Amino acid sequence: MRLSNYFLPVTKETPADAQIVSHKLMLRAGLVRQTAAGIYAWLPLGFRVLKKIEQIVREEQDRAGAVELLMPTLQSADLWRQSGRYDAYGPEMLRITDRHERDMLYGPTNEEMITAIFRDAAKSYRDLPRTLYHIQWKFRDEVRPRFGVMRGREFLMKDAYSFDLDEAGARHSYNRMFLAYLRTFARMGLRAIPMQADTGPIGGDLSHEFIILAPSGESEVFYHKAWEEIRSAESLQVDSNDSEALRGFVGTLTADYAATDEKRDEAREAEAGADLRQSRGIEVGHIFYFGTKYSESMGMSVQTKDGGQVHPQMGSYGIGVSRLVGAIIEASHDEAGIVWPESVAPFRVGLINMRADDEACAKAADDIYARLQAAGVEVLYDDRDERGGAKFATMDVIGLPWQLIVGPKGLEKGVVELKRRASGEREELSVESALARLTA
RNA sequence: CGGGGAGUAGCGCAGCCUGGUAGCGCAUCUGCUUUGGGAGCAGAGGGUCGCAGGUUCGAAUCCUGUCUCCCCGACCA
Repeated sequence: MRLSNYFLPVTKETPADAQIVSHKLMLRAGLVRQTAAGIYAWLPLGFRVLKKIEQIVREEQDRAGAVELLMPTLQSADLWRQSGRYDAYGPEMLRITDRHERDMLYGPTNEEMITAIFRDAAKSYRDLPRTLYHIQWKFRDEVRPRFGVMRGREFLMKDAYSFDLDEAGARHSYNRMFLAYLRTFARMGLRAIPMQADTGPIGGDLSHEFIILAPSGESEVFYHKAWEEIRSAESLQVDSNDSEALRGFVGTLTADYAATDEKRDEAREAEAGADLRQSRGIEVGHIFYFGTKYSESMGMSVQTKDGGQVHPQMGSYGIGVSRLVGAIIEASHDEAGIVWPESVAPFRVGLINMRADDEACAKAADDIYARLQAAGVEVLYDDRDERGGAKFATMDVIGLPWQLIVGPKGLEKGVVELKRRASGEREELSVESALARLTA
């Protein structure tokens, strides 16, 4: 993409509204624009990041055997009256009336709708187990939205719902998602720590919040230092069809202590001793098992092998996709701007033409641009006729992993400069070796 | 929802107390000079001062109402 054709409103000054670093950087780097309290428009660069994150989430859901569909944002109130939540949900639910005076709502979550859809189609034990998910915008009318996209009212969420015949099956579905979540966050370069969470009326140990460590996080967290190691997605592999093996794997993973400040365990903290760490964290995912709460209230049952009827055991699993954009920036930035992990960067390479008015230099840069594109490298090409300094600052704030700088001085020597954004490390290389490096 | 603050050019702000028809920095545009880490000079464009009433010869400024946004707290993916 040529910057001269793109829409990338970067600013030098920070808008006064933004308080936390990710929000400031998202505005400065031209990722989003606020349109109302807690509601954001995603500008081209931010939208690319959002889609990258969404895609990683999707791949890991698919890998875990979940099946994607898409449910609408608007729902009928009747659906929620069936579960009894229409009255119970409270003012966080945005209620709308259509032209026929029918009560509608903008979905804050989709348990009711997925249960109704699955209920009407699944009639036999042969239809189970299934896990269905979608990635769709939600609206929760937060009293006080803040922190940019990390705590917006409208947000993009992946929500999955599992249906099993019995509790053992539900536990297995839960564990599959547990593993998928760890892999998902690992692929984004995040240290995500699963922490025991409230399970509501059902009880048991089947609810976890996934918290990523970031100094500006909303909640205080405590954990064993073993969690500081970033596990690669590759290391998080187990045959997830083998429920015993998976259960053992998850058990090992959760052996190390980790808790939010509401759920601290003094005995376990004493046990951790000097290995206990304290930090702040951001919740990016939440999974839980809730049994037959919706299958009973909404009258869903399937026929068993022996001719009886059973209410499926359900679980639900959320990931805050739009929140992750902010959370990743909280975890990965420096004074100059964002430092994107490669897997979610909007472009891999920022190509800078130092002298757009210099014919030889422009030709060399155009040529490199064409070759990178041909090699399938996502490249943002700053071909504008501007002073170099501003170009560097722009590239730094938007945080692409690589910057490739083409200028007359280098070309005289037959080199271009390759800079790694994360480390600031710069190297002078021939055009050929720079291209080889970036297309490797 | 309780408490506090703010709406003036795309962004950041001054002007308001003490009414006289709007200004600064950045950004934008033009020209020249520049060009390897947010350039210099000269010039230019852009605002019915959130909105609605009121007071007044005259309102960004005073009064009333209203909308919106932000911060702290309680609440949440």
